[in-house]
Amino acid sequence: MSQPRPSAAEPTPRVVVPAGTTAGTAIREAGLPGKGADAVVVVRDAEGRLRDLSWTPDADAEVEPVAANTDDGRAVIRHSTAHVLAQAVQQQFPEAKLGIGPPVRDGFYYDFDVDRPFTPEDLQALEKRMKQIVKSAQRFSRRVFDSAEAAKQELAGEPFKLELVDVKGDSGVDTDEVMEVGGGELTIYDNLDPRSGERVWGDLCRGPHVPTTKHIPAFKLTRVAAAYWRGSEQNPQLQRIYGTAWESQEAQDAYLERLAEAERRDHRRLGVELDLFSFPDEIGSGLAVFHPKGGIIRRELENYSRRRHEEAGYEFVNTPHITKSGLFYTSGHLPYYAETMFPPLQFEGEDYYLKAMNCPMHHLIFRSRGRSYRELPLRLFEFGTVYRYEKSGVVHGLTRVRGLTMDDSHIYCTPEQAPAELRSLLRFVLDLLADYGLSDFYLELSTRGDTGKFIGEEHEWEEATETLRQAALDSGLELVPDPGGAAYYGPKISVQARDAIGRSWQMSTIQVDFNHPKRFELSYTAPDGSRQQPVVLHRALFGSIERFFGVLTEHYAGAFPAWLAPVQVVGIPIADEHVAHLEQVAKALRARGVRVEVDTSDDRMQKKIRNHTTQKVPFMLLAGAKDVEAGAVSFRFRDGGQINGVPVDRAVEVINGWIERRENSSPTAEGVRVEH
RNA sequence: GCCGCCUUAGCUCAGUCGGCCAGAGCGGCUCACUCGUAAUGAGCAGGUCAAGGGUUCGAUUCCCUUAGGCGGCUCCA
Repeated sequence: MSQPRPSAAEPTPRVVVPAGTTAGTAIREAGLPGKGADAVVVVRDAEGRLRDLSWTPDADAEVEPVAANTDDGRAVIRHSTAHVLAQAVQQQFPEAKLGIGPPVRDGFYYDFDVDRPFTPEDLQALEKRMKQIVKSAQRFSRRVFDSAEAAKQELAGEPFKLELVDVKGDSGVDTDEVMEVGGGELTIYDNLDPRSGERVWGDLCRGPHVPTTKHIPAFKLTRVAAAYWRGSEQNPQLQRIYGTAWESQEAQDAYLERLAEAERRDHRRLGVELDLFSFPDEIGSGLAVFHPKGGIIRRELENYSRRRHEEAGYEFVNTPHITKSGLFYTSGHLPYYAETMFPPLQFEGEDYYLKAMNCPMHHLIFRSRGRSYRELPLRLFEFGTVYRYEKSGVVHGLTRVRGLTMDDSHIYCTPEQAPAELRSLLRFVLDLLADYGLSDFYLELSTRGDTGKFIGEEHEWEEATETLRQAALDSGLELVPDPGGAAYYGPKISVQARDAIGRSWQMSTIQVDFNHPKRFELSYTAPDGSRQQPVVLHRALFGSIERFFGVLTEHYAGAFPAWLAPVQVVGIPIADEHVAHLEQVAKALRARGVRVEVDTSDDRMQKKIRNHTTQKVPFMLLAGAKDVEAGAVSFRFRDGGQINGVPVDRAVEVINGWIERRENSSPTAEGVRVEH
């Protein structure tokens, strides 16, 4: 989860730190704040390196003050808070060995090797100790080790830190995550008692830190989890404590409120509340069933996509859910992905696998007869259901499932057609996502890494990568590199969409593939009569429909646009005698294809409004004696707004128009214009 | 897959330090009420306390196994 955009960097005045004085003194003399949310916590030197306020340059140095309420400032606060946590842990559990403790997005963590896992009660006790430490205003004091040997001697009791000292030479360790070592020298930060100057605690660390623990305005421990040492399954698991820290209590409260909002939007919760889908234990983990209301949303999503694909020149195909193993050997998915495919069924002397990817089947359709260049680009599309054996610990709501339906298509084109095809493809994908209400995008370019998983020739990869990069740049969107993130058969662009509360989700992927055409011996006859190999472009727009469904549910917080809403209109009579009038209105709406119900239950009218509001029905139409007499209805919207006495014909027209235009915003009294 | 936590009525959750008929709200059903913009009232039904095994005179409660869920780690074509 991310916060809704880092605040724009304010123009920061530079400050000159005279030789021999501390940065802190210079900052104070420049009149910059030392307290509050915009307090300067560290400075950035001419090389861009963050320095402690106690840093004392040998020569006059121009520095940029870094305030608490900036991304860098928060990271420093969080990193310092991680130290406070570690100190508290070692006070409470003297046998605890230290792992690493970096800041992360919105917070920090620290890993510990302890005899038993932490309990929620431990967290409370630790938080209390941390508050005492913060209050005691210990100074963070930087000390440089004379040599690696000196460091190892002092850290003899900390096996994990020793390991970090040893691997310090490896450039790979000097990352944002491992903040213990780096920057050319080995340093330790001592925590000093402000009165006695006595060393209370210390930790191998490259820094920088806030001047004292008092400069941690707000923090909270959030959860415990296990994590592998240095991120490898081969290594022992340590106990990780996560926490968050902010430049002010208000900022922290706002963050916690964002978490609460995310929880309210959780599609798993809304799925139950709105009766959209469920995961029956009897079927198995990660296998969803869609209930009638979820089914309507899904059908609308799919139908609109079908229509757009048809308009864009796609042809629709269907393929089976199971296949002999040979096909996946030809494609190369086996043995690469054997671990994430369901184990095979054996019969008639063959291994049959549940389909984990649609592409091989589509290739067989292409190959089913001779192809001419005149047919290209040939665009095959399918809502293809695939099954993947996701490990038990990763299955998560609709976003990570074991059975999913991809809106998968494969485009077969000549190498010359590929660049233009990619450009229009990207445009198509972005336009379509926008039609569903997602409009804030950036792109990620996933390229080949140096592991052995990638097949094919270097020059082909380079060519394909360049083609993709060009298409991505042409889109004008921000492009983030993702080295090593490619599929084994080719590079990809993925479209990342930010939702209504600023979280980003990977949506569509577009891949260039020159390996499958080779492996499947795909060919077409060129104008000169020669046989040529096509390029295959793989793309999924939703990724998986299940996942897209989940993302949209959270994006709209369950209040789906009217065109997607399972129930678009509910008629609410003031009393039983007004039912007939509403039935007439419903009939007129139904004739236009609107999904409408009249609530004839025994509930009072107020209760009905409440029920349908919590069910997030976009249009409620009330009718009492006044409306019946006037041949009218009264609108009530999800936000509580209302428009009374609208003539029935006009009401039908307004609702139908709103749905047909596929308005993605929630209808309101202001947004719906009933006058002609 | 690994670590930790969790599983009590359709949903959300009390409760049982091992012992009498396991509770509430919402939801469902029945009846009364016919009401102008977010909860009318009364009554009724609903649980082998996730499943299996063990310890015990006695297990929903303690232990083990399995399944499912949650939070992370690893993974995600």
